[in-house]
Amino acid sequence: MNDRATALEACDLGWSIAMIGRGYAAVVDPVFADVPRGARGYQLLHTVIHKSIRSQTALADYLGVDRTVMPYFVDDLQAAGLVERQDDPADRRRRIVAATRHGRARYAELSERVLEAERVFFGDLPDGERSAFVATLATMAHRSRELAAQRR
Amino acid sequence: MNDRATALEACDLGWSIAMIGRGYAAVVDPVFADVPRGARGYQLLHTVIHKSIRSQTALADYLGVDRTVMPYFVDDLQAAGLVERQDDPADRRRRIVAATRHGRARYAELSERVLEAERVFFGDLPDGERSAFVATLATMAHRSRELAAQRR
DNA sequence: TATTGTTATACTCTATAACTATA
DNA sequence: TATAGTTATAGAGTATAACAATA
Repeated sequence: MNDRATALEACDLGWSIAMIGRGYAAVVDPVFADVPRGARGYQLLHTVIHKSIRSQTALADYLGVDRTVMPYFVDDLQAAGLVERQDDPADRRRRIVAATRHGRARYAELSERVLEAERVFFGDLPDGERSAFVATLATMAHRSRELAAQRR
Repeated sequence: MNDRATALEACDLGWSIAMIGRGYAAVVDPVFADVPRGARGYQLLHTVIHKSIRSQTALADYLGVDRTVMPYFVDDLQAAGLVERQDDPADRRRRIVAATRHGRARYAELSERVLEAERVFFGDLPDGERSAFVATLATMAHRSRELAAQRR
């Protein structure tokens, strides 16, 4: 079947977005088989390592989940030794979520396997098209986070 | 904040895909407030109108849900008068799901409001970038459906 | 024996409500 | 009074298992 022909025919954007979510999960979930909370657990680990988002409420906001689910996430990652809760001296209500040394090492392994899985995900999509897609996707993701936040 | 700068920084593809799912839902869900099963119900209506996918098993496969949930979907859309089950004379096990006249009229209204919502979703993204993104998205969606199907 | 549709049940993920402690 | 974290409970969405009818 011709890809471009189907691209023109498939005007249901919602279906397309749902499908890439499923397809991405299909290639990447095996990588997260042993990661607590799977893909979301990995995203949390990625976030505390790469972003300056540390409190549980801020992490919930960034990951797009309710703040009441964060304790469960952090509990499970902490039990696996991937992150730890640190007291914030500036505000004793706050817990700073930080990756442990083991968490960073595990993240390094996982992120390489994620890259491999993403190559499978994109398949033979031309490099230029892939990089353009990923760039727009990132722009739209940040925009989407704002759109979703407005709903509350 | 500069969009392009954040695009380079955000290398967590899984997070981006999850976010656009949430952002798209945020703009489009109000349109589906009165549609049984919401966005998925609309996708089902879209499919039986635009594709030659009629049996419940084939619809489940296309929409990426287990076939055991289809009876609930079809029941609800049928109760709302949007679709009807027709007997397939060629195979009496099969039920052909077809949009009713009312279903087609409702779909026409809804699809216009969906297009409006999608304009909000894309915001000020340049037309060329948007059309390139949607084209690649459709290609990747079809590819993703195959990837997800391979998992079974 | 395999497939379509169906139903009941169970599981996963997430949100709601209510609480404690700090600010 | 408001906010960060926590806990228990409930809900939405989906899958698993088992069955009847038909191929």
